[in-house]
Amino acid sequence: MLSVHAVQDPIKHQAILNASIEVFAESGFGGADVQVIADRADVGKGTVYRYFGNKKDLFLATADAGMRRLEASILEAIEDVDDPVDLIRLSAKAYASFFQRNPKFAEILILERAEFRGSIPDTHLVYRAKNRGILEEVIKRGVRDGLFRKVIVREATSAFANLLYGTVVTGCMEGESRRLESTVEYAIDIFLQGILRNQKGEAPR
Amino acid sequence: MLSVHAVQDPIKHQAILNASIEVFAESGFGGADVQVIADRADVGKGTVYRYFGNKKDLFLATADAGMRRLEASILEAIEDVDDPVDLIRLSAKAYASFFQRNPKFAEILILERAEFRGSIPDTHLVYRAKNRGILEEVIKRGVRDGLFRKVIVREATSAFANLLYGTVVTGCMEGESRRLESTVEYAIDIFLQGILRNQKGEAPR
Amino acid sequence: MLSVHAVQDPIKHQAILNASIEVFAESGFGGADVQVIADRADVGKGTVYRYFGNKKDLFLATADAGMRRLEASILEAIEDVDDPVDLIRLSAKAYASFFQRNPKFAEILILERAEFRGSIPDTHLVYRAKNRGILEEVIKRGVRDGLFRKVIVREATSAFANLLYGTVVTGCMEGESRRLESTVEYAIDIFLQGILRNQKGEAPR
Amino acid sequence: MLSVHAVQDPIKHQAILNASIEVFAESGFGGADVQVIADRADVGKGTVYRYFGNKKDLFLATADAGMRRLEASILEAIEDVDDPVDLIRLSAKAYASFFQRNPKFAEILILERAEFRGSIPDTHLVYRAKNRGILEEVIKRGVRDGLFRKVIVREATSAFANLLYGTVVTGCMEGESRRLESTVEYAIDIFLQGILRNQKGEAPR
DNA sequence: CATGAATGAGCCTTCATTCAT
DNA sequence: TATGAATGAAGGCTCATTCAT
Repeated sequence: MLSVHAVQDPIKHQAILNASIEVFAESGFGGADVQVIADRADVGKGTVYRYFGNKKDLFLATADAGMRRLEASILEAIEDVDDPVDLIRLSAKAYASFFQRNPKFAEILILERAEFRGSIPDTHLVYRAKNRGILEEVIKRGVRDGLFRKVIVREATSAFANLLYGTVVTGCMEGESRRLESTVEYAIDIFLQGILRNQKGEAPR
Repeated sequence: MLSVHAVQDPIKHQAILNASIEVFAESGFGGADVQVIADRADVGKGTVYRYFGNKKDLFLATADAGMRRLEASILEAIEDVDDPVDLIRLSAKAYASFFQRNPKFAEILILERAEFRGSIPDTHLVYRAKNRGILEEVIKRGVRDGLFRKVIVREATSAFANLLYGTVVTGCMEGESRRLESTVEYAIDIFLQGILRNQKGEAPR
Repeated sequence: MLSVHAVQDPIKHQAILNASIEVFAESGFGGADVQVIADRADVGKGTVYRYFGNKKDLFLATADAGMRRLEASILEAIEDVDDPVDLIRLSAKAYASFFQRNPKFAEILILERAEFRGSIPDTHLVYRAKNRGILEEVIKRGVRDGLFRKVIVREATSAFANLLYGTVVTGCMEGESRRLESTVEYAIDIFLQGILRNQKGEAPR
Repeated sequence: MLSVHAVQDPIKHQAILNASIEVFAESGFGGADVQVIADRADVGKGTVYRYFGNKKDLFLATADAGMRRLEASILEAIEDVDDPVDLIRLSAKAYASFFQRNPKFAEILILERAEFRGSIPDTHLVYRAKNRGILEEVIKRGVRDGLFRKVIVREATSAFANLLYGTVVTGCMEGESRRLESTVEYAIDIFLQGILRNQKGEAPR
């Protein structure tokens, strides 16, 4: 668990996390001032430190919270879905939709990568590893069923994840996040055409 | 031009840039100490400011230099190449190869995105826009020649760029940059299968 | 009385004082954390403030308690003793023995001198003044009886007190408190030889 | 050497040390504000850190400087002196005179003992060890010459040092330092009478 | 031009103290 | 009465930037 500091008041805990997302996303890690976070969360600066220990752990907890929400969003979107193509398409769509609705989290995502590259159990990587397993199963099944080509599952999974990640990181700049969902959809169409055994039609969409 | 400051000594100018790449890549933007950069470049701290104005501009110039080298690498790789598929494949390979050989630049790339998201004419975006034009021409020609499906050129280009970008950013962590080239190759195979009119074979590679 | 705050529970009061000795002796006044004292005393932080008002007063009360114990130790040791030489020797021995058994108090002693030099009715000085009177009487008597030289009583008393104080403060470092008693004994032998009218023997001890 | 930080300007170096003596003596270690020291030295706060690294090292350097001056004072006073009794008397007098003229240093002395008890190569102890050797030689010679009793040299030296230390620490409070010299003189008379083979007269002074 | 000593704004973090429960 | 969560003033330290030499 990231938060070894006991949580006394879940309301305050959440208020601080919400303020953190805002401030870190706006100012970056180095540029963020813990005092500003405290002010926006309407708590004393000491309280921020009581709950999260230090600036770095606060940031990591913020990223962690974002990843949890993302994961929940995706899992909810693919609940009861069984078809591999639908699974891929819907999870990608949920991924894009999440960051389109929460562009601040895309900033957190990139900041974590930039500030703590590998030096620390990268929250995003932890979640990626976990969800990657699910995706690999889906692709493996698609290949087994003759739906997909005999792709190298691990490589195809990486391509999928990197495509989504690159699109979000690139697309969430300058408030361009509005088109994120459709950009991802088109990219995933190409990806699917790339691994499907029988091409479905002329051109995507 | 980014460096409005007159360059007196190209040797020193380059030494500072080289030191910058190292230090920024190692420590991030906020964590980098201009004194350390000056020391590694074997010049006085004042000289760094003489040549680059301030820390931010130094960073931007560093990123700019990286982009120039990347661009040169790619252009060299596709010189005299005419076939759209080859053009796509070889430019992707050159892109991956560059970051595999210069993983520090991948850090610079991500730092620029993280620290200066949109607030500043993003060097990377400038180059991307420029090279995107070239790529769009290639895809447009592939479509016209019946080699590719009737994809939406702009979307396909984005997918290609985001796929490369995501792979590099993700792949250059933890010293995993070794496999970067092959990961990109596989991903581009899927991408190509995704836009080719006639699938070339069973599975990529 | 130092503690104007009414004492509700003598057990807690004492527990806090005991914890204070430990923590102040270990960490100094500035370095001590009231929370740590509360934890060691097994009471809430608020209770510490209830009983002692503030950190400074807590420290002063701690020093006060030490002085009381020291005084009791010495008075007990010289009870029923009448000979001036024995009185001097035994009180010095009791002084040394007390700090050898309670080296933490030597730290408190030095901290009080260091942190509150004169700004505050120095507990140690209060006790010193009181006990100094007793000692002056003893020396005055020794002089009157022809046992001691015609020393200036006030100066001799000061020399005695400063000798003891200096030895304890110097000797309680580095866990060297073990030899404290014998060091004081030897020093007092020299002191006694210095004020005795007729030297008793060749060399002390 | 304590000061690993290169000294660029001896004037500033000294100005900071002078300000340090004042501020530490007035406010204690924890109570001292480096900004105040910088202000009194008429330099920027950063300059203080440039020259002394951190607050603790600044304090230690301050104590070190005091010890050097004390040592120089004493050595100057006993230059060309040969008689053991004179050596003892004059060095004690110089010791007292130094602290009477520089009562702030007495505060530094006690602060060092209080804050850094043994945790750090105590500057005072280092000097004491060095000068103790000289004193031991003097007493040894006095004993050999039949001038002093057959005292245990080490114990007598400790008694002497502790007597001086205790007197200074006790006597420099509340601006009582005026009487320091005479108090020490009287105490040393008793000490000398205590170790002399043949008592010189009735009573000291 | 080049330098690096000097500066001080800025920010993280601690902890004495308070007060609602 | 006892508690300990909350607070924010205070201060150590860093480092981008400047400017006298």
